[in-house]
Amino acid sequence: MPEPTTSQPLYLRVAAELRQRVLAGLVKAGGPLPSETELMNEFNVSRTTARNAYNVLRAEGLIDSQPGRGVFVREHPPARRLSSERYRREIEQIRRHGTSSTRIPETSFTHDHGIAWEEYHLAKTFEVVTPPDHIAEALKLPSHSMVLARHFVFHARSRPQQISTSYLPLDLVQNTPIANPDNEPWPGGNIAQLATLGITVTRVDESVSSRMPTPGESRTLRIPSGVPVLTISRRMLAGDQPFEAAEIVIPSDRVILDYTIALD
Amino acid sequence: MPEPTTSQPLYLRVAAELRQRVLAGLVKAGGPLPSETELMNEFNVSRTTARNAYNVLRAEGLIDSQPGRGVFVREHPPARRLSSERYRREIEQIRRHGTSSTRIPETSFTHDHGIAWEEYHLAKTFEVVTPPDHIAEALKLPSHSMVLARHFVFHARSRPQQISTSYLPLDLVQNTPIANPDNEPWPGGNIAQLATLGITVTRVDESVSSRMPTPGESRTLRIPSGVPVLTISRRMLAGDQPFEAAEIVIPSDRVILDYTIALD
DNA sequence: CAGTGGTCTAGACCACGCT
DNA sequence: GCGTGGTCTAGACCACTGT
Repeated sequence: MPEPTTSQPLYLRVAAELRQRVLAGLVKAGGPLPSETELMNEFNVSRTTARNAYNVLRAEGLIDSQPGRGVFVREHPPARRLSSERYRREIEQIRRHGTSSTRIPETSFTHDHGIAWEEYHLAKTFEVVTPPDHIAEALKLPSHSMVLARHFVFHARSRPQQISTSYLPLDLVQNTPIANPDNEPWPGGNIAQLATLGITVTRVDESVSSRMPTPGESRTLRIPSGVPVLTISRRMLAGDQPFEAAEIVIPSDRVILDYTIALD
Repeated sequence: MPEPTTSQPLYLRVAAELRQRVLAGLVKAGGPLPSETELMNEFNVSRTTARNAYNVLRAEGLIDSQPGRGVFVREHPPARRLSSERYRREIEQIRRHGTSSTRIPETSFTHDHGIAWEEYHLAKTFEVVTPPDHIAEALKLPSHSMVLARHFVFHARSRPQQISTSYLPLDLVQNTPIANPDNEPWPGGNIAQLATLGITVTRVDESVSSRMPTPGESRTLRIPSGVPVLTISRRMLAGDQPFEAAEIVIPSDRVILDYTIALD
């Protein structure tokens, strides 16, 4: 009841004050914010109100709190850039080296992330399933067709980086090396895999959006609170015929997607 | 103390149960969830714990709560698609109609959103400023150069749809019709504007990421809690020379960005 | 008017990190 | 062992929505 100021709720005014301190640079990135007890004293509020203020800033992705340690300004390590040009590079490598089993030391993933081939590994499970409707549609599959669903979790720099689920028509890949998980990671990536089947990818379509992660995604990607995920629905086509569809989920604090649109 | 189950916090177990009901379709989109009082009775928890459970689901973007009414499953109206092909269409229109003052009834914005020309309007403020560092760099400007900063808020279907700030080198546009806010909205969009200066845009670069909205963005775009924004940094170039840079912010529940990558 | 979510208080126990 | 954030309780007043 002391000062109504703008009649905004108390916890929002506290949050606004702390936000301003962070944005003004009064507290460095990684630096400590007042403990909840200090907040109670400084603003003469209850602990609940102090916590509500911090909850707001947590949801904005501005702060991190560590049990037993304190509350800190979140650091923003430079994001890696994922360029649409990566697909062009894959095509060129295949042209140069062919589709033989020679190890090509680059995939779109390793190149874009500046990660050496040896550095990353992936968790994977393959299964044969009837595809979700939107996948069947994306692949222009006749009804009741089956697909090979390949689930990947990419790790690099000792952190999980992305989840992707790739769908291939079962007719296409059954009894081929592609259907064998032991051949992963496959040098040269998806485009190289399709090349071994005689399919030359001429177009990649990507649809990008964003949302908050599911609890499962938060767990496997170790996403801090207040950080959304980018979702990419990708199709690889030869002419107008799609041969692969994928759903990709990437924490948005780890990546920037670069697209170049040439207007001839 | 009754059942430790998995020793997960109480409010998370309540949240998990409610999440499952929603995902299993037991509660329709837009349908009501138990009131906080009902939650207290059903799970034998305090009101704080009930509210904490709902806070989790709110942060996930799963639910909306309306004061005096109740808690509801969030609806997901179909998102509009923003295609990278829109820039190609602008180029074609300019080729067909020239850069005369004839009203071209299409801009990248109206086309992609399926919104008629008359339906939308924009709030705008123009100002001459020294650009932020990353903008000066994006435009390859010599130091101490000034830019024209144009701030837009696009509205359509009686909802705000996007914020964009466009930067143009002041040398380029000073004393031209482009620097006059009264000429907005400009038929044909940015590419048409640059065409009047004799600049043919040959390439558009877009860098996409995502984050939680700032309080200001939440207010002007009326973004519900648990919904991130997509951020697009755009450059328009002729050859390798950039002529426009823009920062675009779009609520992620209103759009899907489509990119086509042609591999010659 | 009764019921709803939003805000705020005071107090308690816990696991954790640090010294 | 002390301070930290995380969890949980009980209780209160408010503005708002519905009837």
